[in-house]
Amino acid sequence: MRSSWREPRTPAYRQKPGQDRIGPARPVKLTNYLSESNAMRTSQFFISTLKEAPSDAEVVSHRLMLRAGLIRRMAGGIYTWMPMGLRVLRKVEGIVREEMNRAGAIELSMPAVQPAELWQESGRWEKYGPELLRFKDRHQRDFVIGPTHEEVITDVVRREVKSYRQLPLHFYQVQMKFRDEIRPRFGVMRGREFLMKDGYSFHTSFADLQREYENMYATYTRIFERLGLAFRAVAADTGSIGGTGSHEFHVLADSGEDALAYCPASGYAANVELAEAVVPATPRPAPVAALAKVATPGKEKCEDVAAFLGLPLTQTVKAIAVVRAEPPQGTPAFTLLLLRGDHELNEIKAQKQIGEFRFAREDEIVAALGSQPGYLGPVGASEAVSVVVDRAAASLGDFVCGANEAGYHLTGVNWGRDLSDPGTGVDLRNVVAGDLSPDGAGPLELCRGIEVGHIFQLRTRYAEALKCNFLDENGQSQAMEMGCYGIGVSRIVAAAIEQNHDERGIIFPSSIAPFQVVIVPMGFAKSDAVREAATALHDELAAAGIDVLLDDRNERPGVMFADMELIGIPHRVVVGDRGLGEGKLEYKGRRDSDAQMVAVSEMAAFIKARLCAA
RNA sequence: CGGGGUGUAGCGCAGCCUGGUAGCGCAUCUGAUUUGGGAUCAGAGGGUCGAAGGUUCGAAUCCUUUCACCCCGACCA
Repeated sequence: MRSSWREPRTPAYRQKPGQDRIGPARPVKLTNYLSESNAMRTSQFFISTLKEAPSDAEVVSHRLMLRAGLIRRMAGGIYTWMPMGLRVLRKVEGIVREEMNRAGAIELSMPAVQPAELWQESGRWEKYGPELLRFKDRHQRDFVIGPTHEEVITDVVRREVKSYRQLPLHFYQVQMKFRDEIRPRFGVMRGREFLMKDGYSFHTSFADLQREYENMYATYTRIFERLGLAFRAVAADTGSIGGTGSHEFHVLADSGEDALAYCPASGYAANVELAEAVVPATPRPAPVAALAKVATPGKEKCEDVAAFLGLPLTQTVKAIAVVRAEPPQGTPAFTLLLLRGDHELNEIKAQKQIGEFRFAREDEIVAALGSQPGYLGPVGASEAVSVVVDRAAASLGDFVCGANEAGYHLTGVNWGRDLSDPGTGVDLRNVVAGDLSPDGAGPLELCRGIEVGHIFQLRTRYAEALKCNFLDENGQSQAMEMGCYGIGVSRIVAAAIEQNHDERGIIFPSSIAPFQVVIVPMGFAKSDAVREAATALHDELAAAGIDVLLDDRNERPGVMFADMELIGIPHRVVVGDRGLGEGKLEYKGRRDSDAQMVAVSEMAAFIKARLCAA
């Protein structure tokens, strides 16, 4: 396959490298991606609501999505998007697409099925675990179903782009991805098949990559604002994808799987996985108490020991026994990680300090320390044990730790006197609320979030592995600088519901609601006046480009109200003979406690004003 | 992967311990009455009890295997 039979074309509107593409770079046609008619009658649509959710649905968004008939499960982590749900998904997708286009990115569509050779070339065939779904075709050739597209896009660009004159470029697609998650759960929130917007940018310099990274940070901010969601951007770990700078965008929700730390004073924000726990401001106190061994029968947890001795939990030190995969030359693999009793180990930070490790088995602990778990400590540990100390633990004086003897702890332990001085220690723990922000501006607070966007500066990692080079002004070959930018489109739908619901059902933000307005007629079949008024309003709103649903099922009122509230349509108009007698219709916003009467002739304008205000 | 749990009608569940050929609510279908917050009455249809094997005169029920789904998994401090 050679595509070099023709010169790669450089569109006239492409800008020179380094030029700022933020803002209205070029005219973009903002297509309505909900190309079906924006207006609909329930009799011509498909509504399938449930009174009771399947018992295996745990989280609110999953239950509501099933009950409202937005999705139906096919297999673990694999769902059908029903017509109502698909409208929501398409709206999210449409906003993402519009903003990506506006930001200067160019849409394409890459294959979901990718040849193994590309993954072998980048080295991820081996590195990516069982999450990567692999299979053979009829010729016994290896393929994968793409969980992401760094390899493919890099392959495309290396074939098409040869000169600095063609850069920068930013390609994106919106596509179903597949990741064989260990434990799919929460419906489409952590599904195996999911819709993702993934974009990849290519640059002649790191500076230009940083410029585009800022552009995407601003674009993502705009996207989540338009989606109408409360969100926060945080500094993030780059994880397996590699690279340097990285930010995650989280929709804030108590049910979120990620813990976030932020400083209200400075705006610092980071995933707890990454947030640095700084060296305590107060220096380590001088030893006062003498080292003593005390009996603590049956007290195996720090909480129990502290309560038993009448000391604060913060005066205790816990020892976590691990075994390193690759200890440095001359260092024992068996390692004690020391943390203050009230702190939690952060495994990612620990891995950065000591490399790959696993938790020690009980027999290994007994062999190394001669003690049962529950009474482990660093004092008097043999030569066969390494000790790594967290900063907070390293700043303690007169602390309590296990005595390496079942039923005993040591009190009045002091660094330097009773065991070797660890200095300031290293960062091993999760930050907690009240910790000093790493920028020193004030105390940190914690919240939970659902990761819906992630931007990375990949640098040249993939370009080098796949030889994606360009010729610079001097005719020199260089690897391209790359950025990568993802948005979990299907997950956003679940996250939006997680953040916006009540006991009656979903409350969709207007921007992504399947329909913005629903007209509920009372006695559609019986009353000519109702039918005519409802139809007229429907037609008027439809002509104005508003997504309007007319519920002409002639169900009982309670059924229609309940269905539309469950589905989460943000604006409702009730048309009934009762109101029509006074020349009025009834309006109620999904979050309103009471309805209000509006003159028939003013209702369309009233709705338009509401939609503009939202 | 380890631990725990659940598979009975479209959905929610009972029956299983103590074997005797399957039941309830919702939903569905028919008819009537109803119609401003998930109607009422009368009737009807629908399940090889996740699958395979075994024990037994007889298995949803007891045994074995298997599959699917759900929950939890540093807490050795």
